[in-house]
Amino acid sequence: MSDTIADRFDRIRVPSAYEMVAEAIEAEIVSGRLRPGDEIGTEAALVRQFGVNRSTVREGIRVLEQGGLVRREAGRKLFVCEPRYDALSSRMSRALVLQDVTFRELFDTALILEVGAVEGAVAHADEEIIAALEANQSRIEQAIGNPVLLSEIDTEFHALVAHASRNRVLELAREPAALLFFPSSEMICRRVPEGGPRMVEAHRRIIDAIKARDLDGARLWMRRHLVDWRKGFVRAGREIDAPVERIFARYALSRSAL
Amino acid sequence: MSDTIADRFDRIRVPSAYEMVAEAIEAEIVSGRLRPGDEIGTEAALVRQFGVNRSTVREGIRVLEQGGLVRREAGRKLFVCEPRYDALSSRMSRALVLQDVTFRELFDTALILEVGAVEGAVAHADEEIIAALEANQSRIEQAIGNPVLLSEIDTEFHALVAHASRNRVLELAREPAALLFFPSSEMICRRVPEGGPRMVEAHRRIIDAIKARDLDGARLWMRRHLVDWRKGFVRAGREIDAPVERIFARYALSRSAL
DNA sequence: TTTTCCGCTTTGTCCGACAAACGGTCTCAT
DNA sequence: ATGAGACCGTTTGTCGGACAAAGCGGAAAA
Repeated sequence: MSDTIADRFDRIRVPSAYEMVAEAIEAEIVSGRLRPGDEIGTEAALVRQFGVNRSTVREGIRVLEQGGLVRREAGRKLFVCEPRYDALSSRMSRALVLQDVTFRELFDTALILEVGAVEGAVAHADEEIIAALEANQSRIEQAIGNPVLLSEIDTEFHALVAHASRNRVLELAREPAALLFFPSSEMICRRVPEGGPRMVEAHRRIIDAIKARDLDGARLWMRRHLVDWRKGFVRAGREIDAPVERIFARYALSRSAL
Repeated sequence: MSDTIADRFDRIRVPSAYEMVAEAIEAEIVSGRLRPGDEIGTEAALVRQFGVNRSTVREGIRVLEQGGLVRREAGRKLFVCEPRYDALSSRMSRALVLQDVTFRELFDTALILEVGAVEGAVAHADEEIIAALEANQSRIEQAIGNPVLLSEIDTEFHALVAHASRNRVLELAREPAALLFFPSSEMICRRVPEGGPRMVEAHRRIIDAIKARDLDGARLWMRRHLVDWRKGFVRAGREIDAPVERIFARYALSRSAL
């Protein structure tokens, strides 16, 4: 009857037992009383503690596993995860693909994030990560002509730059986009082979700029590197406003989901 | 014995039945054969189709639910989700908190993302979203002095700006950080009351810049707005290099996780 | 000491069952 | 005819018990 006026109250949700199991364990983890690496008891122990059936416990565990809070070590005991978000990122990527986001959205965002990452790298890169970048560079120089390897090493390069920024929030934020963005560079390398040397040069310049703490140079070359990607994408005959193919998504997912 | 040389092969993972159930349904969704809003059969029907036990089906469903692919409509039938990622974002935020990321990391990333968002908004904002921004503005002007309301409307403002960019990848990328970042502005509003008017002015300038397609102005005022946040944070007596408190995380989580 | 074997534990799966909640239908009074 | 309410089949959430296979640890054998 009162369809015309806005409802004052939300639907009451009675939490089910398996949700409460999951939340109870989650609370222990978030509060820090359970630390990464700690082991959670066996299913039987949880059955005893919570006083519910094992099926119920198991459903709760599935929820936590999927949320990346706990992990099963080789099919055996349950451990609290050291926080990683690979699995979460790939699920994010999947959500993006299901929304039919376009390559343009992907590109625009990657531009923002990768430039931001390289700025952070200029400010915070230490010897160790620079060594890793150099190692990456020497590998990529030998991979010219091999699209699969090239795009793989390029992906690693960008991950390293992000890591060099010493900003884990930024590292996380770029991951879902990166997961969709860089796989398609394999296709580009395959169809636009002359892009390889340009990529290698851009990486070289970016690394040098990071070493020299040259903010403008780093920004410039990262931007140029990504614009090259877009040019290659178009020259490969792809439409920038087309939605990201689900093919790529499956690729990205299968690569990351352990 | 051969502990000294690197293992050539990865561990073989035999997928369990519930995982295969989840993957089979996921494949249907990702491939588009199941579309958002479509309903998946009852548990009994899935039991028939997959030839496994109901417990197994149920565990598979939990995985999908947690991954945001399917949803239970008011405790009843199973539907394919229209892609949303609220739940995923909050899980991302949780991962960040568990890693003890600092407010500085949060701030640096938010600066990059929010400036990027407002650049996109200048380029793509349409009448409708500008109207929404104006509505938000008129509400915030009346909320000065009310920290809870103020930070709530501020959060909405930034979400609107991101939405105005018409870039769903960017919208997604900023969400985990935003979920942690903006709740703490309530604390700031409470302890540094003079920040309220500055916030209202910054929003005003940003909206005007978006309407005037004034890229530099938009960038400038967004940057200023966030730097104000940091100043307020410090003046509230907080340490910018301290890890984000888990208190905030719980807050962010409970707000978003339906 | 190293390898092999054996039994215990734990997980993954199955079966069957029941109460509560829900959806749809049917009846009855207005 | 129409709306309210009772009735009944369906579906979910939970339970108890069961078993095979895989992993683990310790005992026995080389």
